[in-house]
Amino acid sequence: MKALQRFESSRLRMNYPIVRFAPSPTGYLHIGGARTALFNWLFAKKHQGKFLLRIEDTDLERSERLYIDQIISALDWLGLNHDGNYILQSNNLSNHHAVLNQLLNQGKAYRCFYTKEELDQLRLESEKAKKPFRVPTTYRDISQEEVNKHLQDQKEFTIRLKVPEGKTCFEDLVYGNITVQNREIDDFILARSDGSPTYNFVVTIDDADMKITHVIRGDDHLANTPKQILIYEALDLPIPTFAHLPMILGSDGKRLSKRHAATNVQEYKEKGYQPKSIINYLSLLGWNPDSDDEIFSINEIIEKFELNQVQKKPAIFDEKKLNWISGQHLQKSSLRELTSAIKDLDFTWAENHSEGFIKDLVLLLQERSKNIQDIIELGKIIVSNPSYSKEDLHKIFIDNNFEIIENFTTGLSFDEFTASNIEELINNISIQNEVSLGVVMKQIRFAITGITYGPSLVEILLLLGQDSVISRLKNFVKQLT
RNA sequence: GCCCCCUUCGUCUAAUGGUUAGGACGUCACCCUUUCACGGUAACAAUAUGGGUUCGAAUCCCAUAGGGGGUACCA
Repeated sequence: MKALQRFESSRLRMNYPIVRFAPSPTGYLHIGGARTALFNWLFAKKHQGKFLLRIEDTDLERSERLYIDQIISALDWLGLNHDGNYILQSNNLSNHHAVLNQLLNQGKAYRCFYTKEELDQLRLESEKAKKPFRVPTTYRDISQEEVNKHLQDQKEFTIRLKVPEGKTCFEDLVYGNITVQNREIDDFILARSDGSPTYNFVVTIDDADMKITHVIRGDDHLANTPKQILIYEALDLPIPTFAHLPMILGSDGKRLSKRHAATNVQEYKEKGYQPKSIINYLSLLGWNPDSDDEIFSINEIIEKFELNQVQKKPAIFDEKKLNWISGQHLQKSSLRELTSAIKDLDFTWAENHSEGFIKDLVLLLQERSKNIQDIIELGKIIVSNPSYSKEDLHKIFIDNNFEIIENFTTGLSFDEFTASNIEELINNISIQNEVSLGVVMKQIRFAITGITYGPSLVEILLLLGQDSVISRLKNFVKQLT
């Protein structure tokens, strides 16, 4: 009967899923958190549901306002907007206590008067005897008089759930059917001796409060789920559907942590990745789009997204593939997108140049860039006065002979500074000096920009314009002779 | 220790019991090219191990190994 009710209510709710992302503000938003948020968001979008944000700030020692702002701005940057205002877990504290009392009154939870020290001692003894340790249920069914007596003695107590006999099953959307025997679960603590509620309890109450229909979170919570289900059952609350996502690991196969290259979403913004690239890459970590294509717009991902195609095993974060995806998206980006992204990141270098010039420059650099920062770096080099590394200089001008550059400089003084004129000049110099076209171009490129790579030489020359090109060439020769 | 979960190229992943185990990133070679990148073509590369079941196993079952999580008055 209960199962049927659960089935009916979950069917009803399925029409309008409500999901949440529940970070604790003890640090910035990292890649793993972003992935969890993303999958929740995708699921909500896919089913026209709601995506809520709950800040789990009950650990007052470690929670900081700064991190709340950072997390929200990182989510915002990624485009993972939440519905409504975000919810502070700490605001729900009085409710937590009310529910605690309710459970106590209904006899579904009880006061346990063991101290931590006593339990530690018992645990130690079991370990020595090589017996599995279970918290003794000594106080589970004592009479009200005994309870009152302990209370009068001012004995400290925790509140524990009376875990019933039987087993707890649920169907995880990713992991499938999971069954745990209740005897494997201790009467776990709902409230500490200082009265503060524990994580498993608070999460459950808040999720129920927010009418969450689908709990989508990291698989580090998989083992907590049966406990939470027991709380739902004790309170006769509808049980949400669960979906646990495998972890994201660093390149060494270990859980992502601060030791790893870049774990902060903010860092990827600063490195010049576009949000759509991060989202595309993250969506592919642990999820199979059922397609040979891998480059998707956000809308395409929403359309294709299915939780049942999420992988069970953890995935390693691979920056190389991210770079490739980023490059693919960059090629598809419009000039307008690119310029606005550049302006967000770093535009100081471009401010003294005309809009048209910057447009042409960006267009020129787009093709060979993986992310926005690549454009900026190359742009800076082309825009600023070149500096020459000795090493490269000797490689390119083997015998310190600058004849080609001098010839080119004088040859450039024609009336029409066009591609065909420049090409003809380069050709002539190549023939006259009996040097290959490649060598001529390399020398000119280096003299003009100070680098040995980058866009087509003629394009750079045209972009910079006749005057600027000639003065750079003259400076080059002046500096070195 | 006990409980739950996981295991296909270096990495992300395909393969309703029958495929030369496929694709992508990366790597390498070649082509294109003034350079770098893009693009194109090929190559290298995987079913953790051992037993079953079956005509036939990456796929089902059982062990073993390895990894993750829980077993906390952490979250």
